[in-house]
Amino acid sequence: MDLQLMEKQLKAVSDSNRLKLLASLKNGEVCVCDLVDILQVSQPAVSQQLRKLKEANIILERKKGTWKHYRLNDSQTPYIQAIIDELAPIPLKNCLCSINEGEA
Amino acid sequence: MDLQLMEKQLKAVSDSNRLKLLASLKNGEVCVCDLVDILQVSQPAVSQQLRKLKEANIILERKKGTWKHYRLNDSQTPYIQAIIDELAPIPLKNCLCSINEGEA
DNA sequence: CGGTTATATAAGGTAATGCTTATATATAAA
DNA sequence: TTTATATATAAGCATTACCTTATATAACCG
Repeated sequence: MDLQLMEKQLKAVSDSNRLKLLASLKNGEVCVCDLVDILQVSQPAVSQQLRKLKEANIILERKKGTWKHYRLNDSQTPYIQAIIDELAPIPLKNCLCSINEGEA
Repeated sequence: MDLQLMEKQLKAVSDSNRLKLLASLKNGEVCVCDLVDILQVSQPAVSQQLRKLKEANIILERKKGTWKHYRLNDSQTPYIQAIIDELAPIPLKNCLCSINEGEA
């Protein structure tokens, strides 16, 4: 049990905007452009919050051309997983970045 | 799923001193005097942090003469319970307040 | 190459957090 | 009632957090 890590992860999720980001990722990978819409804050604000979640190892990023896709890390600490489980997924309107994908 | 409540509770636990307080309560009720020893901060600081945990409904208090005993709420939201489960209990030296108790 | 788009970083301001010391409250004890 | 003890509240300060606007980076497109 690493108290430092635990504190860092909990700080990362103890903000309603970042919880909404996690809720938006529950249905899969999302690009930043979608998330700006949801949070109703500026693009840099979203970028900074995503970084905080990434630094806490809660989300992962994947570069796709000009876009960056973010997704939940699939191996979470149990307490972070419990938090994610509690969140109701937030639906997104598909933005351009999700078109022209591998259609997997 | 109440995002407001969730944020409040997560803010309450996203601090290493308050996590230590929770870890100290895992073995049962404790009075404030013990907790000051553990955190190595002033008594008012401990009092303020306990209040934050109490306002988030994570801990409960019981008055016993001049002392006040704090304990974990036994019905936690699942994500707070998961956090508590992760914490290694912190042992306390018994202070005066635990003597002269019901010896239950 | 130059322009456009998606995202990140930098800088700065305001608000929130967590500590401290000083003081208030409440109970107990003399 | 006076004094002592346990805890809470108030006020002030330093640090952190989160937003904004401005700018940088990187990929794509003509």
